[in-house]
Amino acid sequence: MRPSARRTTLADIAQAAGVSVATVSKVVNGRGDVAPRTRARVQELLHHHDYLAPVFRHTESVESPTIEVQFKGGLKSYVAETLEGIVDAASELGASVVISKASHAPHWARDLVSAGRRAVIAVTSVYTAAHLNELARSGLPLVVLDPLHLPDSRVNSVGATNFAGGLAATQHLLSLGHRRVAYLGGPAMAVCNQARMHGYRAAMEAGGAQVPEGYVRPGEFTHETGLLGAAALLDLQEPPTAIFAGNDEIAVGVIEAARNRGLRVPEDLSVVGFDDTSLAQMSSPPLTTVRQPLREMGGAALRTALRLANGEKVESHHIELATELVVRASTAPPPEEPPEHG
Amino acid sequence: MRPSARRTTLADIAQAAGVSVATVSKVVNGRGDVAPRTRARVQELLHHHDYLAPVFRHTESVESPTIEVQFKGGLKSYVAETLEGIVDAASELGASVVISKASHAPHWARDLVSAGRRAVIAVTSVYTAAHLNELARSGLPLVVLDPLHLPDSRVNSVGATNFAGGLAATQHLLSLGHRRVAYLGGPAMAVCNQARMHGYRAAMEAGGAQVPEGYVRPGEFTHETGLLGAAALLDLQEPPTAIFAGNDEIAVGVIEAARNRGLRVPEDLSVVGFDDTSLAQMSSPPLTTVRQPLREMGGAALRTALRLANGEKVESHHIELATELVVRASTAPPPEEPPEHG
DNA sequence: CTGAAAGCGCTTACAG
DNA sequence: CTGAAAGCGCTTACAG
Repeated sequence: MRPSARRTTLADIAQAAGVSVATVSKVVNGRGDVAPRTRARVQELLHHHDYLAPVFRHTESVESPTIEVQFKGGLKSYVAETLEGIVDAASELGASVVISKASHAPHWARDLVSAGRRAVIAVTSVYTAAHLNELARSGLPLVVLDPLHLPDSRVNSVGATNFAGGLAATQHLLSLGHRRVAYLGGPAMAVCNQARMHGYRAAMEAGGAQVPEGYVRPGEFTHETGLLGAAALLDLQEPPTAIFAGNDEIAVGVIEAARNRGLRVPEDLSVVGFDDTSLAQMSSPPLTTVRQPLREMGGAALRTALRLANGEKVESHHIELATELVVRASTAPPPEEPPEHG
Repeated sequence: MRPSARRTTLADIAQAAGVSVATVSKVVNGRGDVAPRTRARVQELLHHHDYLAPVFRHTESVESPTIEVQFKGGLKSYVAETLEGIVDAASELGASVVISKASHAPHWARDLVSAGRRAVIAVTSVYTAAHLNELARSGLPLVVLDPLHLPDSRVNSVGATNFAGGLAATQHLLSLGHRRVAYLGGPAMAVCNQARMHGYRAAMEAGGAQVPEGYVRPGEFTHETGLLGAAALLDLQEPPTAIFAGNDEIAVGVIEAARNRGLRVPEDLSVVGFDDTSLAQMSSPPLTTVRQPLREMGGAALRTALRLANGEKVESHHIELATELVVRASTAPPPEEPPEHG
């Protein structure tokens, strides 16, 4: 950026601030012997002029900016596929990708800047207001993938059309003739889960189907939730003939639970997942699921991060990529005589 | 390293070479107007004194060396878990991890050095002699995880005891009473696959069991190989009562193939996998498999890479971490009356 | 081809 | 708390 402009030097700042170069140097190096007001004025000017200390100039290398991707918990399929999209886009655009587990040690944001990072992409990480403030102070742009909280205009985020996905999954089940459809989801607090669940509710309502007490269960995005949650659902007095699972892992657990009690999928119970990770194709039977374009989402996050790193404005602080229903073999019309009284 | 020593400056080199600082500066910056012999002498001294241009000094930051992890193909569970181990170890030791898809563009090794990388870890990548030469010239240390080729003393590598794992898996099946045990593996050229297969052969021989024609099949490390390979094995005149699969994905495909023809696992067919990725626990039935300590392998690779980056010697250019049989629910004694003539 | 000299961006010990 | 001055590491236009 600013191709022909000379780098800002300490002398420029000194002149603008009406102090000596020495004083500016002290501010830059965090020396103690500077009056607070002088320091504040100089800092303001440094920031305004985009001054960059020599040690960090490599940070500038426009050819290969470095983006840090932070994740929380394990590198599950879902995260891994997103990461692939990030890495592919970075390679195309000549950027480098550093990965780390999210850690919010003191000065973490400043440390990232010193290490030459130009932006942060967070996958499944949680940021508090304090974190966001430290980030803002450090000037590091943040892009959140699949945000856990509702879009805050201070935060740029990339997600998928979870509501539409939940709607499509449920409509698919209704159109097969199911009426007793349950939703077995992830954490109640997670926005993506809420959106999927409300898509489910919207479809049920539009289709004139009841959502009985106990037909909506939150949990974790894990196989275990599928196993346990499905057992609970199938124990209901009026058990569902179809279960829409919050993600593929839950769906595979549901299939396992069904098998454990001698129910066949899809003849006795239909199951729909969410994500379309590699698990969906390896499931037995192969899973009908809502595809999230994880690679594309990763790519979009990387491109947004780079644009922000370049000081460009972004049209919208949140974008959602389209989900798509993928019909495989885990869904079918409900049994003639639905299994009775668990 | 060299804690108290002052950085080498152009002046040091100039004095040692008996030329002016200006001339040394020209050599460093690749200017044309220097006599070849002068240039050579100065370059020699620069190298000998470990001179580092200011632009690349960030490369030095001993506190946070950057290691590049290159992978080939997708970020499958297997690679993702290894990567987790690398990231955890790096975080412990204060190193940064850059990930990228393996690319061998011209000057790739030199470019990595300029970008400040201190070592390369390759996961499932293939290196030719030319690549190794370019690496050696650039001075970048390389650690290969799960090497595809036989250990070459120029290359440092980390693997698992694949032979012992193959032996343990097969002995487990033999001890359950199986005699007709087949091996459905990955690429015939991959060393890890060969080792697993020879472990299988060794156990069969020690147990006095035949390995009939067609009982050893190579393939890919994919679900599809499991599906197709198992179908072929079960079509044999004397089909196996147990299949040892080269990895968990293949094993899940085998279970699917068995189910497709009405065989129950483990009652009619026992299946053992390899890796113990998350897939193994989510499989139905949960998979008996040989655990590779993938996280630990990643950690060992990172530590080796850092030691090499620090110029330390490493005791052995190849280390193998122990595998361990994990018995779950996909193995059982063979049926009384083995399924006849496919 | 070489290097003395001027100059740049920055830091720091020290006088006020 | 401030800044003039000395100094460091490096680069470059130019004289030889």
